[in-house]
Amino acid sequence: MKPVPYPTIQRFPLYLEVIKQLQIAGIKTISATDIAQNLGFTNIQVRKDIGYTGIIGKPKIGYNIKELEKVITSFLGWQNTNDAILIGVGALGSALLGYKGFEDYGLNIISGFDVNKKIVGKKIHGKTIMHIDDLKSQVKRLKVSIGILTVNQSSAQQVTDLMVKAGIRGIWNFSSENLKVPNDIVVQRENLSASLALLSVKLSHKFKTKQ
Amino acid sequence: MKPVPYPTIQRFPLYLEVIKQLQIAGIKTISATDIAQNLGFTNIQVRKDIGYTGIIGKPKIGYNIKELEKVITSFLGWQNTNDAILIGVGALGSALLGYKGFEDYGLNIISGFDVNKKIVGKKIHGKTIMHIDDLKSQVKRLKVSIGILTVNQSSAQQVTDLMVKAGIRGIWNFSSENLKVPNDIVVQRENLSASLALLSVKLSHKFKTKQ
DNA sequence: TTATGTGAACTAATTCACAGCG
DNA sequence: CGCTGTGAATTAGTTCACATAA
Repeated sequence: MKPVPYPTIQRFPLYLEVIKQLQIAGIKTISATDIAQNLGFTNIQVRKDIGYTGIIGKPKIGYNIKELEKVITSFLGWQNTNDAILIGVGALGSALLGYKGFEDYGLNIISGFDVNKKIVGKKIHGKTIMHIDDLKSQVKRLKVSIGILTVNQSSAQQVTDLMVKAGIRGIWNFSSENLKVPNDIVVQRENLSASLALLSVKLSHKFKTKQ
Repeated sequence: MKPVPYPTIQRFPLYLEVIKQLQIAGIKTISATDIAQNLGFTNIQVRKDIGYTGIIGKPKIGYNIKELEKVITSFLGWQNTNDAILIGVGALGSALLGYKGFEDYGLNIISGFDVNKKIVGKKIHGKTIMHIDDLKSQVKRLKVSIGILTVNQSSAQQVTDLMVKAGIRGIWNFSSENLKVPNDIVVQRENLSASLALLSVKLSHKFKTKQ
């Protein structure tokens, strides 16, 4: 099987959103053109992306929408809910704890961790906040493999080491620290400044439109 | 002048962060290798990226750190603070209002807008929340050109139309709606699900490491 | 005709290779 | 040497072109 390009993987969640919207509208089949128009992409790109999932569409008709949703969801590993914990319950962390959208991505944040005694033991957006000293025991107990890191840069590496020791295998890093982890741990950096940079540069007319 | 690749633009903020850290440590010159090691990139990539700014480095020594900061900052248009407003003061919107990191990106969120009467008139993280009916007059008065959109998908297009009418030129879109705007308006979509998708797929072993 | 599916052509981005300088 | 600067080679991703099917 050919390797799936990273940009394709990143577009899949957008396709899922369109699929969900159209499903709500009662639509049963969907073409690459439908998705493309909805998102402002070309139909060729969408078609090629969908091709990587191996789904077979019907010429003139398109894809069975239910089936397409299934193959993309399962490609992303979102068919079952993945439990996650979040470390660093500041402004951003609290927001993510309350963010409903993650359900669509198969992500379920079970609880938050922090060192701040004012919030430990409380609930934020319905999620219990525990002390970071309990991280290891809770990760073991809850069998969580994903950690969302929303501490500030200065404690990011230290907290990461704790997460790794606790058995976390994937880290979604919202801090700006370049985390050092063992080879078998996956880190995904979320870089808000990257898209702000694009917006700024586009606004300054240095570029044509697109992307 | 050659066009600067988008990925390069997206890496620039990361370089700036390393530069700032090393400046605090009192360092006066910095090489592409220094930055690369700090971020886990190759020195060739960093060197090529820096090359796009036109800065002249000294072989064996590297770049003057102050000067490098300046050329990257100015390339991104971050040398002066850009004022922005934020629309949709829910969980995510509130978090962004309180997010200190934006200062480094030359972004200053002046105020928030919402329709919720419970918060209109109040201050959140020191920023006044106004009613969306006042959007147009405030945008004119404050001469803001950037709008941060953190409403939910169902109202995203409607609010966008209001922003465009009010004179906003660049929209940072945190909703999952594909916004329709006139040609001269720049929209940058922030897609959290994209990096979660990468994390998920990497975790499911479908891929080797990297990126 | 309208859609899929796919090899081929093209474009973008990364990485290599090496000249030149302190 | 260690580092910059840059054209060339390579790899990755997108877009084209067209065969095929309902």
